[in-house]
Amino acid sequence: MNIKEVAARAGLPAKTIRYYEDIGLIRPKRAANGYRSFADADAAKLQFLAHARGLGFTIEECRALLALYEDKSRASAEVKKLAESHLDRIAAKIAELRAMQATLSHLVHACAGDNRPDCPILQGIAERVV
Amino acid sequence: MNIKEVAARAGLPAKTIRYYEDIGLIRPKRAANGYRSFADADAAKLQFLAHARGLGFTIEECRALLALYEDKSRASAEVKKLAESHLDRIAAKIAELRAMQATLSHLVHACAGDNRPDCPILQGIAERVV
DNA sequence: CTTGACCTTCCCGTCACAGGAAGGCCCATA
DNA sequence: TATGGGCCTTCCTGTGACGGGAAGGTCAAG
Repeated sequence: MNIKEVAARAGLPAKTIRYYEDIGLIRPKRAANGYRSFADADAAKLQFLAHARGLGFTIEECRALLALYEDKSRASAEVKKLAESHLDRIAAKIAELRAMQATLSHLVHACAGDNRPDCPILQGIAERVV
Repeated sequence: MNIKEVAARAGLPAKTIRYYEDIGLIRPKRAANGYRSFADADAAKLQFLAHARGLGFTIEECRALLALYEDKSRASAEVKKLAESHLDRIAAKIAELRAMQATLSHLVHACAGDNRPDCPILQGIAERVV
């Protein structure tokens, strides 16, 4: 199948698929006219990649996961390690965002939001990060 | 003061401060030898920027906030609008991360993590995003 | 035969800097 | 006075994961 069809199947933009080929994540065959010709196995890989990216794994982690997925003799321990360290990253990012959220919503609540020129938000940013 | 001192005061790398000058966020004077010469007002702006960035505002939002901060006749309503839309973004990002977290921790929980080759994590990624 | 949809490669832009090279400046010490 | 080390400058490249768009080839329908 051509790139548009596999893109629709995997739920990825064609640009992204070309990029994945560029960086060696997939290696679709070429038709005589130079068009990429995707096999079902390529479509499956792309779906795998789309899902892994959707879970927030980096491209390099996706590369590793894909290799483990392709490798029938891999140990699941390695996969779990990858997933757990990613979970740690997610938790850290959430904590960071929640801290921002707490500070900022505190400032927003203190702000009348009218036409007066004194603004607790700007003051808060200028003076400290609460 | 020179760049190193203002960097220490604002808690920003010197590289970042040069970048902020490049994109027009600050305009420090120059000494005769070509060195940047930061006034206290510059240091205050840089602190403001450091705090705003720390709260997750983009550079362009910081530019707008800084302009509002400098403008004595601004209305706080505009500031509040900016802050609230940023809060929305934060909340959306948190929700996205929590969804990833839920799916991934579910998969990790289902994975024995031993040496057996069948891995629910890889299966989960391959088949669907739960 | 033309039209329009599809495909290709190539290059630049994104965001917010970080790293590093090459070279100039300043101050203290020998 | 020489020199060493730390500070400063500009300029260029790289990051991650693509997106936009130009220039041009290909294919199927009418």
